[in-house]
Amino acid sequence: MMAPPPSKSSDGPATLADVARAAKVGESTASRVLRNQGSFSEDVRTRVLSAASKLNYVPNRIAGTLASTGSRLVGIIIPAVTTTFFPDLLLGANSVLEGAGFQSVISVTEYDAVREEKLVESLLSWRPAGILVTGLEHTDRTRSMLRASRTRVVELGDIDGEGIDIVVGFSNRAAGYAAGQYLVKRDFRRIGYVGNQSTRAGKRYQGFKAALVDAGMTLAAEQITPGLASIKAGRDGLMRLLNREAQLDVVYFANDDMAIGGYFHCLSKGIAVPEQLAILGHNGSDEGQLMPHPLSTIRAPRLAVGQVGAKLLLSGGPAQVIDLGFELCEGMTT
Amino acid sequence: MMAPPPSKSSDGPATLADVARAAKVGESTASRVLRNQGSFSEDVRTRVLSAASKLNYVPNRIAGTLASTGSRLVGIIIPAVTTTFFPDLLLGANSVLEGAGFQSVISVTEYDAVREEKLVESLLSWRPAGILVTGLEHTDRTRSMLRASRTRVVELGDIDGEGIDIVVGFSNRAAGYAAGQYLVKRDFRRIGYVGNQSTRAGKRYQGFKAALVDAGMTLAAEQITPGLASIKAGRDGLMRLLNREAQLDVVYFANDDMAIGGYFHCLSKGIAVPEQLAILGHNGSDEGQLMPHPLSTIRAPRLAVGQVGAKLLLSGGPAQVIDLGFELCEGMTT
DNA sequence: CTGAAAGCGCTAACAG
DNA sequence: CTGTTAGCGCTTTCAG
Repeated sequence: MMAPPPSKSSDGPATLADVARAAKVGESTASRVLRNQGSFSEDVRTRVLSAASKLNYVPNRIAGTLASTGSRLVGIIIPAVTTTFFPDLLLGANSVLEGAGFQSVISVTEYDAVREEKLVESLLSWRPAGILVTGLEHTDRTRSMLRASRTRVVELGDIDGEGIDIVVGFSNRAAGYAAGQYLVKRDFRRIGYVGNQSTRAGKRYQGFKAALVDAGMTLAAEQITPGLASIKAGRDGLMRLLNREAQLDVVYFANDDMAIGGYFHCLSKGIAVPEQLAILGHNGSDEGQLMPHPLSTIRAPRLAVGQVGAKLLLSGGPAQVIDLGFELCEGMTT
Repeated sequence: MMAPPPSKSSDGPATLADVARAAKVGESTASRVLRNQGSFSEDVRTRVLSAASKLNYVPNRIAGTLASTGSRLVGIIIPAVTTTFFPDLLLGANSVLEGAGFQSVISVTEYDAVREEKLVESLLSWRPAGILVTGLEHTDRTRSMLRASRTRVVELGDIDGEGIDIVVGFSNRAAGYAAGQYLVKRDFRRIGYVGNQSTRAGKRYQGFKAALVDAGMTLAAEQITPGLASIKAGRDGLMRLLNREAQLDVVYFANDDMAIGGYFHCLSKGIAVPEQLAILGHNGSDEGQLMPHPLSTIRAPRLAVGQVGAKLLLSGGPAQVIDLGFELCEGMTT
């Protein structure tokens, strides 16, 4: 069943002028009705509305935004969509934004700062109401574009560094330190680390090592895998680590995805967890908690980071840094 | 370090007129240089470019798009970002779109058709070059808006039904049928099913049952969980199923996430996989292949679906249905 | 309560 | 090679 051809000359979608003509009112009147702003008679209202729906009118926000001042778009830039952490950031931010009548435009950098720069430029060209980015590390040009744009910027997930405008997250360094302290307190002696090259994971790694050093200990072995943090990376990483250094009591992983991979490796090789080898993750992912041995981990307030970030973006408050903290969750893998 | 105040009257970001003035050329000349289109002298080129960078000029694509014809935006609408299937669709589509100079606007419906309708309307108001949606099930209004918009529409991931324009995916019904045939051939006798309420999973379920019936068999027990397909849903689902019906040889899960949950349940309860209970998933997720027992599953061409969908969207071909098929992958859980 | 007119910032003909 | 002139479709004064 085809829609009946609209009774207008041009071919494209119906415009406000078409609606106004069909409703026999002026353009500005039609505009007022459609936006439900200003005043108009009930009669006019129904005429405009029915004309609009008959013509299948969809307002052209390109034109609307250009004519008025700002858009109701918010850009969200995350490194990846497959690592537990970021989808939750998204979810949190999205729910707040949507509730406030904003539309979010999501883009993925794949951990590439140059691609991030391009995405920021591209987003900025749509004159968004604000931009949410992940982390504090950006190219200089990214930073200066963001500054010059005068749009609100929120950096999510990390507070160890210099922010541009609003920063919401937690200290990765402190989280790593807490992980180290915990393992020391639990009397693990031969401690290993498996991580990847992520900047934020690197900060946890630094904190972790510092905690050991402060306790007069040192890391027995470490394995940094290239590429993304994934189950595969964790599984491979642990395998390599144990090949080099079999006498470990516990391994700290850069995140839960990798820790799950490590756990899988142990299951495959018949290594008893936690008796023979204990495992500590980072993030508090749902998956980790559903394994036969719920994963010991450091829970990051992922949803809250997204929510608070979005709220602050919209609220128009001053530049600030919000530390949402983290929480050690003892599971059954330590 | 603050950027020096641009030497112009207005407060907002620099406009093309500002750049043109600073470079002492006409607006259209500046425009040509910036878009690297048409011809201009080398001297003018450098003047415009340096003026632009000095002013931190970011083109206003709102205005640009309004003035020219179409935007280079493509809307992508997926149900969720946490279920293995969709991120890969995204990745595939994104890579193609980005390569072709298009910017994708991603939105998430959370499996809510009404929300999808709102998102489609919202996207359409930005006059995108095209829209990629997931599946064939939409509200009537969604469908008619999409039709009326005359933008290219691609429906991804399912071909069992009526499409709007271009359809790229595979037959979920056939995949379910293949799963059933496989289990019959392998001589499993007491067959169970654990699924959720997703439409596409429902189609697989129908095909699965049909295969059993065609072989003169019937499903011994089934468990449909409410909500999303997740590890938790699979774990809980299998637990419930086995509580009711302990004598099963094999369970087919609606997807790999759920199957992983089922596998975890078996590990926890000391149920030997596949000796005591075999497990079959659907999707061919990476995680499933990394478990101690690589998951038997039906691999869907997720990335390819996204890529082909995006390519077809841009290529301007006719409305069509592309079946990318699927592939049975025997792991160690059957 | 309503409509006419003037842009928003840019691109796309067209003349020079 | 370059500048001038119209709009794109809408919102926003500002008079009726």
